[in-house]
Amino acid sequence: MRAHANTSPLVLGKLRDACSFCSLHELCWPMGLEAADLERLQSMVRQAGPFPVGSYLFRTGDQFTAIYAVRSGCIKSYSVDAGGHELVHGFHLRGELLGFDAVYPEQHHCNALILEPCSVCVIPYHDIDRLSADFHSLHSQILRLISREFARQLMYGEGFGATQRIAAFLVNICSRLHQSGSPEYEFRLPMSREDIASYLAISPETLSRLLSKLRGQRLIEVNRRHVRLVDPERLKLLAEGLD
Amino acid sequence: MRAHANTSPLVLGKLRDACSFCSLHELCWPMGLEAADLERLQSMVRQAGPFPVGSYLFRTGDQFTAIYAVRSGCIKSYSVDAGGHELVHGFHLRGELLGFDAVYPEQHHCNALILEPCSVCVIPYHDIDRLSADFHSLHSQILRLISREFARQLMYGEGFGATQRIAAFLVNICSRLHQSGSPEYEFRLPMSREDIASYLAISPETLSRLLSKLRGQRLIEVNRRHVRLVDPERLKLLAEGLD
DNA sequence: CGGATGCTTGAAGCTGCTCAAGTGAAGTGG
DNA sequence: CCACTTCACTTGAGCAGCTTCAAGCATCCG
Repeated sequence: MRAHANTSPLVLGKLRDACSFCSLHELCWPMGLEAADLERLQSMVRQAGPFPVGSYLFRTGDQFTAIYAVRSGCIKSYSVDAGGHELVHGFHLRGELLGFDAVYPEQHHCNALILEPCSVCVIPYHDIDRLSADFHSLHSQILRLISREFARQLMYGEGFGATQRIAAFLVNICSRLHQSGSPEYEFRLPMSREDIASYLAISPETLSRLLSKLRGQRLIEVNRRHVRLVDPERLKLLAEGLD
Repeated sequence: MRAHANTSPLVLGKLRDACSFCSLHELCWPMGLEAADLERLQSMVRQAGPFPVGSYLFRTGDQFTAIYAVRSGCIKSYSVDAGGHELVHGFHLRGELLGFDAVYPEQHHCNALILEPCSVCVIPYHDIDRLSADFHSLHSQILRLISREFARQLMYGEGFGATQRIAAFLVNICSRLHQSGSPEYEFRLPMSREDIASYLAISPETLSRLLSKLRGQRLIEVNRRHVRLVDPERLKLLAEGLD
């Protein structure tokens, strides 16, 4: 099932409000942006959705047309390897960006699956290209955004040891959810155990076991998808391999 | 020891020749580049080196000043984790790029260590930024290059199983070395077993053992750093987990 | 209530790690 | 030229962590 992108232009002031939490914010309101540019930029950004759970924002092989920012919900990006196994690249939460995977070549190489009812902002890529022609700091901004996403991706794979990766994941997700309004150390996981396990490159069973172990050590509370970080400090130490 | 960057401008024709094998080639000679732009671009790119083995092109924390293309030799980029362990991010061979790690924030977050005597091309980043102001397709090119590097990085971590990762590494290095003039299936590894092991996230002992096993299976020949892929096809299958 | 789904828990086995010894090539000094 | 050292790599044995296979629970939904 493919979600249909019902886009509609946004009112400027409304957009400014809505985007205060958003990663695109840095792109939308870079310093020194003139009112005229702002208006042109605003005319580029469209809202799309809501998309139902189980639908796709884009799929492997789709042509690259836009960069997206998640306004609400959660999106999983994953690919399927030669053996048919699902490999989860990452999760995109409220305020976060996706779509950069396809800048070169101009084709998405992963699937973006809606995990929770979701609406997004859409920036058509070729509009960016066009607008950048006479407003080139926009391109620099995009470069920085991509670079930062890049750096984020590299954060995992660092930790050896399943416990370390799980701790890092929990701390990471928690702080990202907190940025967009969740309580500081309490949240609802938007994804299944299987998705998390695939993302962390461990088996779902090991994930389950180690979550129980962390609970036994009074570092977290877990009940199905509800999680509370009881001892965030020790958890962070664990995540950095300094336990 | 920090290598001193003795840069010197290049003659245009010479550059064109020298760069035919190089990844910057796509940046230097994008379609539709006018002679005047070409000259300005040419004035940006400088050659630096040779750098001796054991010196650094840049180190963690250095300010981001330029993007580099390897003209000869081999560079290892790595960081050191909280526990003092070396984590190898990648190897940069002749014709390949590095330095993108620092686009945001404008600070290198890894060390670039010379593994084999090495000379590079240097593109000062702020020159790119300046030139892009009136020649914006340059920025698009850079975006594409970064995006491609990004995609390359993600290729690892995919394979579970040490054998799979080793096979993928051998095939990968071999094809990269082949692109810049090595025989198709025979090459000299520019890095130590320890570096490879760190890069693949396995122990040096396991690497050694599994190399021996691959030799036993007549898939490769190994003698110290000299490697020949005896059965590249089966090796590629192994690398993709389809054995 | 019965079935499906998603999560947890248990037991056995394998992969890869650690510690430790052995080998071979290159370099050093007599 | 030949011991002697050194360094990088190889090989071996035992162990730990994670996976797999399999069963047991809880929640959701018909």
